[in-house]
Amino acid sequence: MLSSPLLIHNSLSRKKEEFHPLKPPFVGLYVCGPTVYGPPHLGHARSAITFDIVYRYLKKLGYRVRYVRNITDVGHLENDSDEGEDKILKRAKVEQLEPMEIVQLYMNKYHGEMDKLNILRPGIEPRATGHIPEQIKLIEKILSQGFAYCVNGSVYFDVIKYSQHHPYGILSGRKLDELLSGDEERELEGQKEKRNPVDFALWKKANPEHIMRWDSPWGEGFPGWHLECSVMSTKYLGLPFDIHGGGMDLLFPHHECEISQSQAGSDTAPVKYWMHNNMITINGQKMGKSLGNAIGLEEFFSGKHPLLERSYPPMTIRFFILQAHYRSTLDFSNAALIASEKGLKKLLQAKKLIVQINPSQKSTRDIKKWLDECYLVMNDDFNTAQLIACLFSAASWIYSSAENKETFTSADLILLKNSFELFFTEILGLKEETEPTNDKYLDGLMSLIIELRNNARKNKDYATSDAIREKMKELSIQLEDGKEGTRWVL
RNA sequence: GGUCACGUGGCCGAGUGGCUAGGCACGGGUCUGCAAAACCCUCAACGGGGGUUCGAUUCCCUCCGUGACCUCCA
Repeated sequence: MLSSPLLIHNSLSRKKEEFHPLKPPFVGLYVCGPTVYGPPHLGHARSAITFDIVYRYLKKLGYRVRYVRNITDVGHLENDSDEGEDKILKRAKVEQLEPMEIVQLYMNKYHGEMDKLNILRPGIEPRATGHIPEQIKLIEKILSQGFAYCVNGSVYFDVIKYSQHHPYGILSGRKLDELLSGDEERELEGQKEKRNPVDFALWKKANPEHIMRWDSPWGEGFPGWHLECSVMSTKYLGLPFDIHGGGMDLLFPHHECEISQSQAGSDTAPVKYWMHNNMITINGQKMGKSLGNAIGLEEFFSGKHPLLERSYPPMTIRFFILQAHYRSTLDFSNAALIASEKGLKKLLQAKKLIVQINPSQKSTRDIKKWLDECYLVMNDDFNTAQLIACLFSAASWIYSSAENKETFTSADLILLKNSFELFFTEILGLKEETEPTNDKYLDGLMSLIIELRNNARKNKDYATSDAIREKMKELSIQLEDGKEGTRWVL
């Protein structure tokens, strides 16, 4: 099936590279999941959808994919003040809950919203708190290699020492001397303990008020943020593994640190292909909590947010995100979402119409060529935007064939139907918002209503027929009078 | 300040050294009792200024603008 090679943009080389798994047909895919301390927002959706596509497409290409996406359930310190507040603890205080209740609450929410967006769940979803012993083990390994040091019950990674043996900054393109000469004015928590500001924590000593804490050889504390991904990715995927994904904001320092930790601990570059999805902007502006424009997914679905003119169903959000390439920034606006919704509706309708086309002696379009094109654009670094354009041109043929402007042989119709199903439903993961009703009562009632209304139309009693159509519309059932009779759409 | 991206028609968004996606909106038409849907047609772009080239939206330089990251923050 694979007529052209799959190209993946590797952040490491900043180029598109041919994809060759380390151990075909197996592929290891690790994606940085959410820190569960708040409701999931549009940014979470973009990352999850991006790699959902990667997962689905690789599987369709015949690879056996082990997909791991972590849940970060350790709080990690935030803000630059001396106290350094822990996100999850902070939230726990606000909501008067146990930290683990916070974690569970938002993890459940995350799963719920991702399900609505038709995002396949990963094969393994490891949590940081479930891998403390493994993290301690890696710290010990790094310490024994001499790339880390202990201070007052905390352990820091020695970036300077590391850079003397391995190149530091290969992923983010950062140069150590530039980092060193940067911003000296910052007074960060724990900075005094570090030998150098560029060093990062592998293990942090827990203050007395810190609730999430574990025993370690260095005293009670909690693991540094970057460590969990190093540990959990390689535990389940081996070292090295094929693809590591995440948002672009994680490129530095998070992923850079992951590389350093693996190199320091095992002298191995952990990942063959690094993939990063771009960010979302809202009305041209960065989306961020501090700006008050981080719209939660729940708010999209309900429409309850000052920036939203109305509600948007999950499939509209999904389609909207897929209409842009994952490495481009995507600008959200009400107008853009409404446009997406209409476009999606058109494709859904086209998909349903395929079976109604009568076969002809010959085809006016080359379906095989079209199918190749679908693969070609997806093979070009998962270009879902172009794939959708391909689907739209097929949709246009489908609509035209209803007016006999295009014709297809029965073989081509089957190919078209199966291909549309494959790319639209299985690879892009798009579907009808409400499942098609297999409700015989509803079907029966609707045909009765349509019959009655058409009788009224025959008698030119348009007052009645229009009233029925109005009432149906209020129930969000749309009646459309076509040449072949009246059809109804939910 | 440093590093790296980006700037495409009314809006969103692909892509390319010459043949310039797609969606939505707008306008005109066909169909229809009317609507809706659909179809056809039209409209329209590559931030400014230089350069390379037979030719640049696509390559280089510069300016302007926007964004991301810069150590615990998806």
